[in-house]
Amino acid sequence: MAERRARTRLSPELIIDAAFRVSERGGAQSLTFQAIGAELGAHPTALYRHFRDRDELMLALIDALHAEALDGAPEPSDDWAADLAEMARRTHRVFLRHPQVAQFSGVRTARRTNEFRKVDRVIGCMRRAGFTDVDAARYYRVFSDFVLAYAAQDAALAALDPRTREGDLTAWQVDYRILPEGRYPHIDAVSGVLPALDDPANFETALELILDALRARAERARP
Amino acid sequence: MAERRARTRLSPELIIDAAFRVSERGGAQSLTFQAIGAELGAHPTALYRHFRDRDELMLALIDALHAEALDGAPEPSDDWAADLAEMARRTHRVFLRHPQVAQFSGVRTARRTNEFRKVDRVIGCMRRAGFTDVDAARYYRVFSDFVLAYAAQDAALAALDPRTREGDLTAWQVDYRILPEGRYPHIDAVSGVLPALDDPANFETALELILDALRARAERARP
DNA sequence: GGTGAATGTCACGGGCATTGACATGGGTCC
DNA sequence: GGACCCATGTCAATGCCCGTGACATTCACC
Repeated sequence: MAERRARTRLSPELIIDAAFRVSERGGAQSLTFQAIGAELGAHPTALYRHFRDRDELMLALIDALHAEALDGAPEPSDDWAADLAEMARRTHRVFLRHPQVAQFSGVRTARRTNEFRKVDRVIGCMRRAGFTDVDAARYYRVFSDFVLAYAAQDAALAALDPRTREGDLTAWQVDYRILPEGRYPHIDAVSGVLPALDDPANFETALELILDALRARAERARP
Repeated sequence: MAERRARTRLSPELIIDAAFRVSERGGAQSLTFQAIGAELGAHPTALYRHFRDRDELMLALIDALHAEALDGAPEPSDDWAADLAEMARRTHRVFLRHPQVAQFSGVRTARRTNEFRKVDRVIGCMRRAGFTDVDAARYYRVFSDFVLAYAAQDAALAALDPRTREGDLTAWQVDYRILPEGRYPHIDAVSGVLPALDDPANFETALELILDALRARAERARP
């Protein structure tokens, strides 16, 4: 079959690349074996020769996100909090760049090398902050899960199909302003200045809050 | 048809109850029209008479979660931070009680009465803290989204099908302890004391950090 | 008792993940 | 060079799912 010969051979890397291409182009739920197969000019089931099932492919894609976030990250500095902020912002940015994949990455432990690298760096920051190992471990877990959860949520919002997304976003701009008079006094008071759901400043503010608190605790932890 | 007459009539409430029953019983992805229909002894497509599509049903279920979280909540006290903590813990608890539904609730704006009630209360706390309306609106959004994101992530973990979940949880207890010697020094140092992914203390710690930071900012905001 | 709207049922179309049987082609060993 | 094997790709089929449109039944109201 000439067609087959012309095509380059499939490989996990090619498949992952194709998956990202599909995910960027595609609306909600576009990340199917059919679509990835079509992108490669291959039969959908051919992918099963390289990934046992959908879950394994997703874990590989998630690890690729971690890799992209780490890629080109500056070396650890002497400001542990700034380093944490840098890692967090990179993660958030990468997640928004690949929302279709990122929306699922909050919960899953990829168990792959790039995840290990990231975990190691964050724990390193916490130890440099002067926390005991027990506290460093706890704060690593809380900080990372916070970043993952918040970033995955932003990604999920970005990954909604446009119609639904529009509805949710305008709900905050419209529905909330025409509520029954007086029933929700606090909403009334601030409805004009509510930040949009997808305002990037939200993540930034949350990050600052967490880092403020960690800095305060780190000071208390030191002599 | 005797069967039909014997059955009570369907209604949105009955369907929602059945959906929660199914979701509690069921493994991952169990929340299908087929399953809910079977639970009610009705044809799956009968549900379409009461909910336009799956999305509308999900929004109703999500709003039911908000209602359950509000249900029996104590009246606002004079300690705004404690009130926020109370709301957050209630949300987290309810989400873990209904993980199959809650895992999707992070992103979606339900746009229904119980959501409005919750929003109003949180904004009220922020205003009592002494923030300007602009700050109150911003901190409301950040605080609520943080709680939703973190709680939804915990729920998503709880909602994973048991096999996958087991794999992810033990990864942290096993895989992370047998990494190549010396490559990840910080992981090595704390691997013995890493909190489990599903340790409820994680959420508590994250909540304390955010509230610490908000209290500090509220003090600065006042005369 | 008659009528129209609301509700339930049915058959079906179109997607999807995954499996198992089969084909093919490149590399290996004699 | 030839026989053989294994990795890879293809195909057909299974089983689940959401959602639609045509049809039947019930109920409230007149």
